[in-house]
Amino acid sequence: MSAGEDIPEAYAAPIAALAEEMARHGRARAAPVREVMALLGDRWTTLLLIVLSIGPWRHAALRRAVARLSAEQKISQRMLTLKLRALERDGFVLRSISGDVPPRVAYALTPLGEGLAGQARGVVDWVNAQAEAIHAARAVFDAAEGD
Amino acid sequence: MSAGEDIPEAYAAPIAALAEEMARHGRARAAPVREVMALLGDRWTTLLLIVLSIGPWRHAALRRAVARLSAEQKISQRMLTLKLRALERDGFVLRSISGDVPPRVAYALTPLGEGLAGQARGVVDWVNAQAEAIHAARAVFDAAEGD
DNA sequence: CAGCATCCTCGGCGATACTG
DNA sequence: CAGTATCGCCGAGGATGCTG
Repeated sequence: MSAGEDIPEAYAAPIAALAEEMARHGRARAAPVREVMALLGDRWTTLLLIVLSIGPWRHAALRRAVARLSAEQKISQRMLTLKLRALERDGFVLRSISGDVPPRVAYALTPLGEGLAGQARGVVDWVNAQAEAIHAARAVFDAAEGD
Repeated sequence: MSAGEDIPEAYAAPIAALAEEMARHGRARAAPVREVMALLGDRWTTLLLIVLSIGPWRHAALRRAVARLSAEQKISQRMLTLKLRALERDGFVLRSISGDVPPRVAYALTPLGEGLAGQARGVVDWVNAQAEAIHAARAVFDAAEGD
């Protein structure tokens, strides 16, 4: 039952608090960080959310818009469908179909999804704003190791 | 040179603006979203940043603290070193050594790193706050597909 | 046009053993 | 104790072809 064996005394409390906060939701295994990673920790979802925050999209157009923002690299339609499904499942995206064949599908953010998109934008904008500092640090580091 | 062929007229402008904003830093290939993903889009970095925001850590203790917060699953020391190096390279983490053998290494966030950790906390906290809504939506979705 | 099934590639990550 | 080297696994993700 020993809590955090070699964790410094002073850090035990905040760590325990975090651990409890993370265990509160879900059944033990589902730490929020994990959920965030499962949500945004992949190659496309963040970008997808940002594009979706512009407005509702049809599948094909969405694919092209994403390509424009990812150095012209296209997301495979398999992945697009997969990621959209995941977002739909968690209540971030609403999928509406009109017409049977050919199907006419539209994707739009729900209010919840707009909240998540806002968070994503926040992080991206922050990184964007710090880009110079980051690249400067990187240059220093790379120069130092190669001497 | 046709910009975004089948992208809806009304969306062309915001997409172009985003594209330009993303191309501003780095040399074309480095879209901020990409950088964010390369930074936070892996299994450990976000969690690492949050733990580091508590204070400076020694390597071994940090490993144990991370384990506490990830459902007791340990990060391999190889990955810990790798991720810390990446964060150090970009100026988010400062690594200080005292003593040769055995080495005594301490890791701490730089001011820049604290900014990034704050962003990470923001997203995690938001997801945490919306956990109920997310799980509810997920339950509805799962129930609907299995009928 | 949107989606699913299939097959395959590739790199993130873990396990282990070894150095200073 | 911190770091590196080597090996091997596994799953995210790409390509293609077929259906409604």
